[in-house]
Amino acid sequence: MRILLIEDDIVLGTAVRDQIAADGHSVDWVTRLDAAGDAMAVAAYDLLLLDLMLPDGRGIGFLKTIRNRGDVTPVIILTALDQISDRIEGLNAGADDYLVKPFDLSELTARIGSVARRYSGNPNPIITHGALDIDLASRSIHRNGKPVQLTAREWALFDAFLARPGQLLSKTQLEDKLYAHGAEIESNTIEVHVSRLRKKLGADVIQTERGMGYRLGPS
Amino acid sequence: MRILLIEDDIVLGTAVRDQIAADGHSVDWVTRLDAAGDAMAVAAYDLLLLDLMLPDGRGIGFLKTIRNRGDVTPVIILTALDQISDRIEGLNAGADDYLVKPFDLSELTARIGSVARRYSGNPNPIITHGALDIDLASRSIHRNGKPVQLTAREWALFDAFLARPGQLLSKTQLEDKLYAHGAEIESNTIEVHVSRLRKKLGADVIQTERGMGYRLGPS
DNA sequence: ACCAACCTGACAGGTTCCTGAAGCTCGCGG
DNA sequence: CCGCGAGCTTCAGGAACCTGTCAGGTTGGT
Repeated sequence: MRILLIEDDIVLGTAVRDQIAADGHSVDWVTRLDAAGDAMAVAAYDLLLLDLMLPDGRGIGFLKTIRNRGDVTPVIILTALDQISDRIEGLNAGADDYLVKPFDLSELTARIGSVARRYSGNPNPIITHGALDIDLASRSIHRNGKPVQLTAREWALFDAFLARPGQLLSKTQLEDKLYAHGAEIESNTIEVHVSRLRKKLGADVIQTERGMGYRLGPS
Repeated sequence: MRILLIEDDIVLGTAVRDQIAADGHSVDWVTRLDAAGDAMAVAAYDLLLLDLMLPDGRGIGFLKTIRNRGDVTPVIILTALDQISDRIEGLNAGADDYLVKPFDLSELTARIGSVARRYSGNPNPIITHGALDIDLASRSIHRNGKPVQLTAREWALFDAFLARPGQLLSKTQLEDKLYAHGAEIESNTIEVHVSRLRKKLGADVIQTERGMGYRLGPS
């Protein structure tokens, strides 16, 4: 499951991110609302964990915005005890659940699991894309029935495409997704990884849009 | 046999867990229904022990839910004497047996054995995986016909793989499974145990996905 | 034809993993 | 009370593999 964590507290954020990862989900962590917007433009998430007190704006407004846009991604609000009114407002604004800080990490796991179950019909969905059978949960891919091994980076990249099938993704967007902000890249790394993906998955899996970026090819 | 215990009373839960473990089964113990759902999503169980009075909902509803889902895992209900009506409702909802609190632990052992026997066509189901014959009930493994001895940790680890064949499991996930939360590990213990498992069971039994984790290899 | 953008084989440095061996804990028997 | 052994964890050196970089070739647009 793909989860976007929006939380500016480094300590809490780290703990939450590690817990989610330990549960076997993939996490992107941002500390600002504008970064959250960017992330959501690049990848589709199955769940948002939204802190209501952030440096660059009120989380409630952000939530209302994405709901107005027609986005129905499940949202769990993280809120402090003295923000009960916010919490109610949050549920009204379209949140699915809330957690009061400080919360137990197992509590978090439980809520995530519950939301996940509510929104995913079958437990192990297999995506078929052309000659590829992709099982996101177990992280395995078969090409014409034969298993294909992807490395961690290759998965991260392919995952970005799968999250937005058919959508054009610029190299900058992909870099942001692969390299947790700060570690800057100064070469054609994305091109190289795309090349490696094509070699493993087939040349037509990822299409080049000259000067603009890449997109997942049609199945 | 893998058993999931759903019980919020710490004293009773501890006693039951220890008894089951003493009987040679592996137990996971949760105190809430949503945690139970999560556990069942992560691992397959051979038996559920379900307390009907839990903090986050009625056990009956939970039971009905998993039955509606088509799950036929045997369920034994744990109920207090003054909840006879619940008990009847429970059997109607798809429970296989019940125990009235307070119950004798030997009684528990007997019921577990009975349910287990009733539901496993053959008394000792043997899983065949490549050159391995695995008898979960008696915790014995034969490799090419020759018996192989596993230590406690090795069993726990191998069990984690057997519960989710083919699924990628991160080292963190495996640590969480082997070391009841809290006892943190700070070294390459998992790697070492994987190494020992491979030596005993064959090099191809567990596959490494560099940077991501391990998975049970194909048979 | 020219130029920019892109592709891809090769390679080196770094990370991750493997594994033998040493240290540790705990229970048991003497 | 001490020694012993089995199993578990830690450590360390080396092997295996990943991945960012580069360079030379290819493609596509104008």
